Amino acid sequence: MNTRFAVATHILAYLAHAEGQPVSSEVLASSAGTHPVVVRRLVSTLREAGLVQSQRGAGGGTLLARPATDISLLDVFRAMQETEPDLFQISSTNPNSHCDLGRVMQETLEGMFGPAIAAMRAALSAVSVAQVTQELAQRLPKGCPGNTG
Amino acid sequence: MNTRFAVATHILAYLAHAEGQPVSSEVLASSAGTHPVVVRRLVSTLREAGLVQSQRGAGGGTLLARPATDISLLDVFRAMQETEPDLFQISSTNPNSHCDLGRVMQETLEGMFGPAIAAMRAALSAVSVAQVTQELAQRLPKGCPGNTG
DNA sequence: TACATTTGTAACCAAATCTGTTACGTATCC
DNA sequence: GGATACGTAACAGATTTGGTTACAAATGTA
Repeated sequence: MNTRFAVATHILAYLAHAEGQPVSSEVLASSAGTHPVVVRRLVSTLREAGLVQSQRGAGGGTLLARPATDISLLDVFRAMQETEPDLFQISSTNPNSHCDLGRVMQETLEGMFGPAIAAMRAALSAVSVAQVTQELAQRLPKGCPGNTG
Repeated sequence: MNTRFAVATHILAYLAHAEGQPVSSEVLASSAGTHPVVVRRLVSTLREAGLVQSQRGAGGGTLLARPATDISLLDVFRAMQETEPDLFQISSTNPNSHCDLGRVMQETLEGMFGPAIAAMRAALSAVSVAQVTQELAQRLPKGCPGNTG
């Protein structure tokens, strides 16, 4: 039950839409359907990755650290993965070390799963947060708060 | 902490190597470094997916239900995913339903993540269990139990 | 038939993880 | 100085995960 990638993308899409205006963790939490502290934790991770920056104090909040067109979903995925185990958890298994079978099996599996992960990353790198925001705007009914088009 | 995909692939690679001889859950567990019941649970899932079949009783065990060349890593991945949440857990989030933003956001994220998942699946479908076994055999030092090459 | 072997599955446990929540120090704006 | 808002630690409840025990059912063999 790990929703961090989805929520982080949600947050970034929201920030992209806000266009330079700092957004408070409370507003972001309300939009993402979670708790402000959860947002601040995620934002903290995104900040370490250099994707956002925050301003403390009254009128403060979080904003994108660079143009939304320069932030790919792969950037978000990488940032989230910093605090998470590998996708397929090969290294967490404990195969029998008989005749080095264990190490060999792990290496082999990594070699076999590697291209799949690489393919996924390539696809993620092809999508920017700006595209997410754009797609979102197109799907939103006119008259909704924040819909410019 | 989900090692099922890796362990399941390990099991199938082992079965492919056994070539029609039933392998007991105890042997499989020993090789994969886990408990026989854990293996039986995984095998149960693989059996429902039609990838393996089992024989009860003395001399029994598990064997592949079809040639290893006809079992792709995508088949394994799919079988495991049956009992697991989606990779990116979009549907587990609870975005604010203001102006249908919640639903729209979920749809948008699914649309954005979809190609990445599809790319990963495509890469997984290109690898068969037979290839894993072959790669394994090549990496194993000669003289190891079960190494034919 | 009796027995050993092996699967299938339920039940339970400890550890880890995840999300939410409270609390509080710190920074910033007015 | 006060209100606002972040940063982070700490904790709790729910869920997941993997391991383990237990036992019924099936199957091969003496």
